[in-house]
Amino acid sequence: MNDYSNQLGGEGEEKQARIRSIQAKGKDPYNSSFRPTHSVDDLAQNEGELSENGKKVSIAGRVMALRRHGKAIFADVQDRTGRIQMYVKKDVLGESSFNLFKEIDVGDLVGVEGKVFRTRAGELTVAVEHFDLLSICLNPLPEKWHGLKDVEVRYRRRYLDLIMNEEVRKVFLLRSSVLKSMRDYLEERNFLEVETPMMQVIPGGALARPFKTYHNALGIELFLRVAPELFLKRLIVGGMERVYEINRNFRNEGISVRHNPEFTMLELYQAYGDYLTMMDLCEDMLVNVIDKTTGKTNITYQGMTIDCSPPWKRVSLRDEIAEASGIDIFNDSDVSMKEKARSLGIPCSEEWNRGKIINELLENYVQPHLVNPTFVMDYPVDISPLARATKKNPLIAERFELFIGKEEIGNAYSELNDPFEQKNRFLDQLKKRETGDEEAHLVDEDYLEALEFGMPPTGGLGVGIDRLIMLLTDSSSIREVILFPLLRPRLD
RNA sequence: GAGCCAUUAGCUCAGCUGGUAGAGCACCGGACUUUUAAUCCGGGUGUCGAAGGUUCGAAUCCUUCAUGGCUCACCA
Repeated sequence: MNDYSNQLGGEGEEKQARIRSIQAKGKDPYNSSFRPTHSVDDLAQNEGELSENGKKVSIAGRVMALRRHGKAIFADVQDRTGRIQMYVKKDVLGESSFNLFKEIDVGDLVGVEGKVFRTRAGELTVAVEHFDLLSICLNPLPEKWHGLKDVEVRYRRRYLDLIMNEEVRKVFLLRSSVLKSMRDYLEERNFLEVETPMMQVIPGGALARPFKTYHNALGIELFLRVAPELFLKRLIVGGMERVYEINRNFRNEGISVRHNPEFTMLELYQAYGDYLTMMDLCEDMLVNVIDKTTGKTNITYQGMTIDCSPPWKRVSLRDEIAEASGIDIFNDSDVSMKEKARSLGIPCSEEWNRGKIINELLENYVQPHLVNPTFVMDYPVDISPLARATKKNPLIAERFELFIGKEEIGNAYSELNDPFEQKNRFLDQLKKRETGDEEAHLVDEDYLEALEFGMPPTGGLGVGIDRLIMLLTDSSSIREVILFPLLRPRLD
C-alpha cells in the first residue's frame, strides 16, 4: 500500500487519521481505475428500459450529500451531467464493503454499480451492489445549504465553484457552445481558422497599452498582442481570402466588471468585402448563434429585454450625436465642438482631441439608448487609423460598432489597403504618441511592406466574445464568464 | 490610480452605546434498512484579516497595511 504519511498542510492529523482508517479496511484512497457505463443524465433518459430489464449500470462521480441510516445509507452523487441518489444497504454489500462505505465522506469520488429504481418518495435511485472509492476529498466542501457565494473564493478556487454551483457550470457550457456554433457558421462560409503571434515585436491593431516581455535567446523586448489584426491582414495579402481567429488579446489596463487584462476576441477578414458585407455577416452570424445556443430571439440582460430578431437597426454616429447633443462631429470646428461639449458638462481638457470628445459624446449620449442590437456607422477617421475613408468624405471612415444591451459587442471596417495612406495614418499616430498618447499606434514598416504587395479590398470584423457571453448568460461581471479571471495573488 | 463598503468557526452570518465570542449547516461520538436541508442524543472546533494605538479592559473606538466587492478613471 502507498505511504501517505507526508504532511500536506492544514489539519494534517485529521487527514492522516482518515487515510489510515481507510487503509486499515484494505483500501487505497487513490489509484483505482473505474469505467462508468452511464452518466447521470443517461440514467434519467433511459430509466424505463434500464429498470424494466433490471440492467446493471455503473456511474462515477462526487458524493455531494450523505444520509446515514444505520444499516443503510443514501448518498447523492454528482457527475458532469447532474446528480442522482444512491441507496446502499448492508445486506446487499456485505459487512466489509458496507463498513468501507461508512468511511465515505461528502466530497469523495466514488464509482458504483447497481440497478435503477424509484424510491417510495419517487426519487430515481441506484440500488448499489458494488462500489469503489476512486479518490478521497481531504478538505471539507463548502456548506450544502448556503453553498459557495464568496466571489473571491469562487474565482480563486474555481473548481469549488464548479462543484457547488450548477449555474456556473451552465455558463461555461454555453460559452463552449457559442464558440462551437460560431466556428460552425464560419466554416460553412469557407472561413479558415488561423493562429497568429501572441508575442509581437510591434504591438498593433488596436489603440491600447501592451504588456512587455523579453526573449532571452534573441535578446529582444517583445509585446503581448493587443490585437491580431495586422497579422490577419498579412494573410489576406497572402491570398487566404477568408480567415478568422478566436483567441486571447492582452491589454495592460484597468480591471473592472467589463475588463479583464486577457480577453477573447473573434476577428475575421473577408477579401472582396467591406464594412457593409461585415454588417450583414455580423448580424446573420450572431442571430444564428443566439438562436442555436439559447433557442430564443429575445434575451434578458440586467433587467433589459433585448429583441435580437433581425433586421437590426443601423444608425449614423453623427446623426445620433447631433440629435442627442446638438454637436455635429463632422462639421463643427474643434473649438466649437469643445465649447459645446463643455456646456453639456463634459470636462474636456486642452489636450483632448476630436476622437476623445466624440467617444465621450457617444458613451454619454448615445450608448445608454442602445438596448436592442444597433449598428452605429461612420466613425471619424482620426480614431480609426486602419480603416478606409469613405469616397465622399475623407474624414469619415467606413466603420461601424455594434451595441447590444448598451454594451459594445463588435467593431468592423473596410480595411485600408492603400500603403501610402496607411503610412500617413501611422505617422499621424506617431505624432499623437509623441504628445503623450501611449495608446497610439506605432509605425509597422513590415506591415506597410506587405500592403505594398497589394491587399484586396477587405472587410474586417471583431466581436468581443466575453461580452457576448455576458449578454447571453445575464452576467453582470466579465469574471463570471472567464474561468480564471486575473486576481491579485494571495500573499498569505 | 481615487472614493465607499466588507473581512468574526469549514460555510452562511449574528454580536447594540467597549466588559472574557454566538446560531444554523458542516464536522466529531452514539442510535437508526426508502431518506432527501433525514431524524434523535451528546460535543464549539476561533490568531474576530494583519500590525500598532487609546483604555483598567477592544471583535467593537483610532491609525496604517492587506485582500475583496461596488462606483469612478483608463479601455473593449
